[in-house]
Amino acid sequence: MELVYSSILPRNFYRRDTITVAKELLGKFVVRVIGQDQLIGRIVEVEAYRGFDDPASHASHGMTPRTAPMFGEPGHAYVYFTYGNHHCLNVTTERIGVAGAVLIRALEPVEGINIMHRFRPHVSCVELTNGPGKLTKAFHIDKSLNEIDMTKRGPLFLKRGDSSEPVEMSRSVRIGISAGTDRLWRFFINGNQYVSRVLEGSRIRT
DNA sequence: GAGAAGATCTCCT
DNA sequence: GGAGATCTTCTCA
Repeated sequence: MELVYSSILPRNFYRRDTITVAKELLGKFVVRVIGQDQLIGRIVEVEAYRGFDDPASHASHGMTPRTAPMFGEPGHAYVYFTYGNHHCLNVTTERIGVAGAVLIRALEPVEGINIMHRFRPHVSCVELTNGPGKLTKAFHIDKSLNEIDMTKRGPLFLKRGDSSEPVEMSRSVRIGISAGTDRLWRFFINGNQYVSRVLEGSRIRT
């Protein structure tokens, strides 16, 4: 467990350009601690959302009670409820006062898969976390975790991977938005079966 | 206070 | 592939 905590992503990781953070989050690990249990998933798909310059972002109209975390300290969780059914998990980026967040859209289950199945019974392993609403359900993430500091040990945080191997990724337009569709701010790991949807994109190598 | 929209998922055809 | 579920948030009067 100590090794897990020592590799938690620090505040400085998030206090950068949102697009850069989004790309570098691929291959990192989400850790959810529930009592004595630990759920871990590898990030395979993300989307970047910014502020006034991004019409698809909740923060495009400025700060509201809901979007306040996007303008706050980087490295915090921004969890919101949508379509009357689903929660979505974001991590805040940029410096204080500048809106930015990265939506975590899909994970590859690594540890605690049996517990994820408890929260999402009757689905295959691939279906557990291959979508923003699915992964929050499998990881038991809801608004009670909104604004939680993800740079400290707690119920939810992100950590580095064990290897520093380059990740081969692609980019595409973001999914489910009606504005800002000219921006290729969705990033996903090439060929990963846990990516939520396959869209035409361009390949990048880091 | 009312109405509309929404970063989704699942079931049914 | 299409439509319904379901409720929070925001805008406008």
